Amino acid sequence: MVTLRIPQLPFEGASRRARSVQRILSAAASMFGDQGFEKASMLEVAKAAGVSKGLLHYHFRSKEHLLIETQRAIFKQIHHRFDERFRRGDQGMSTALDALDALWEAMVDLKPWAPFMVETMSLATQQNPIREHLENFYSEAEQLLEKSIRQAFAEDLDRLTVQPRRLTKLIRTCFMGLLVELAQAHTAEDLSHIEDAYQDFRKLFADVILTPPSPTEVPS
Amino acid sequence: MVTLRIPQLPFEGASRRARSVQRILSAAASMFGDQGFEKASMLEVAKAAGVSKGLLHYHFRSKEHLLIETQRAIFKQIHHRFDERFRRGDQGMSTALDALDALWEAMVDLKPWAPFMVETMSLATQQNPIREHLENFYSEAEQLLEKSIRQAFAEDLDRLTVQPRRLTKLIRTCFMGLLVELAQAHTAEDLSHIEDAYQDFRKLFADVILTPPSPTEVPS
DNA sequence: TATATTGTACTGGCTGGCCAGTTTTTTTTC
DNA sequence: GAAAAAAAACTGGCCAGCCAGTACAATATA
Repeated sequence: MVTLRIPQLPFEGASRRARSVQRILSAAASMFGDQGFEKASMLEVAKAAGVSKGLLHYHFRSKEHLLIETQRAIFKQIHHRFDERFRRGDQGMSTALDALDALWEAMVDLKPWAPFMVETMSLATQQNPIREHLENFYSEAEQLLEKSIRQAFAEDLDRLTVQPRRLTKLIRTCFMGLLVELAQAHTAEDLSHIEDAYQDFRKLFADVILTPPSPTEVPS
Repeated sequence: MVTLRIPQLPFEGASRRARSVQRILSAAASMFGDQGFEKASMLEVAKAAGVSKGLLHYHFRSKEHLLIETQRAIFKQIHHRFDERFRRGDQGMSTALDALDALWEAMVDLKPWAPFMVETMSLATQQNPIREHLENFYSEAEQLLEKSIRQAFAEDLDRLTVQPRRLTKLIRTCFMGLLVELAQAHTAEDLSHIEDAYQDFRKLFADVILTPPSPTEVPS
């Protein structure tokens, strides 16, 4: 029995309802990430949350709704941490790399949820009724990213070798890959390799996206 | 009912046994990719393969073994296509970018299997008995990639700004991301965006990995 | 003839959803 | 400000349905 400690503790002052919902969402993210959505049973999630099975159906219409709400909560967290970190950046730092770092740090902070995120990435590729919801979440995140990029590059739009929309897709793809790697990482060594990969990505972006290199011939 | 047409047709000349196994593996990749491993039933896989349920258990000990063998077959295909394409490259082309292109083309060719690959990526992050097998497959693929990189850069090792081992992890991460995007792509437009992303990655590598740029100060 | 394949029937276990009833909290009433 | 009423939160067990795996007799194929 692996019990993930999720970074967000339920507020002590919150209502009983809010506290229960929080505990259920956290447990669901852990269980769905550990065992997979289908394999994890409502009973197990309930036990992990220290709550009766009936309460799950009281707060969430169905298992699928529980999944959707869990995913929604996590995206909310990512957006929140990104906003917070990037706003701080706004006041002191000026390059778009700060936005990238903000996103990366948010992802590392939320690493315990990475397996769950990968599970939903998989579900989003499959034919099931929740795909639409998941795609909306990804779409919203992408829009937030693009907005931030446009903001960060506001005064450097002409120095961009890749236009914002396309740059957004590129970064999205990078982070999809990093998320998968994060989810698979077991040891501290794995983690440092992933951190290396991120730093390499960062350097690539820094060297090429912002500062167009002198045209070098590359055999096609 | 979506029936994916899998690019590899069973050999007409193959033995009856081989033909059946091939059809089952293809159907399994489709069904597992479409519906997910847990949701897809053995009966459905059998129907999709045009075969009786009993035959599945005749050829494969269990559902999990079927998954492992399906994954093995796909990796074999990727390796095969990569080898084939890269050997061709060996004779005419000389840059490491050809290896990258070879891998990318193999992935695009095998796009119908992308959802299945993402499903297994998810399973590899979860606690289940097949994780070890899946990790071995990824590990083998990574070793093949590293070998190819070392071979391609044999005479340019000093021009590398990122050492082979680390470059391998970087590329692995890129392709993980691209694979996820491929699996989620519905329309031709989606596909062209992903192709764009690949081309951007390619350009980043070409500009920075092979040819060290003049040192540019980037605020940390 | 040995191997491959089908079809049917069966089972043992698991799980999502449901619901009747209990406990806790909030609101109302006097 | 207690008692009463209402509402919200929560519990635990039940059940119908699904599914992997087994068994086996019959049939086809090479």
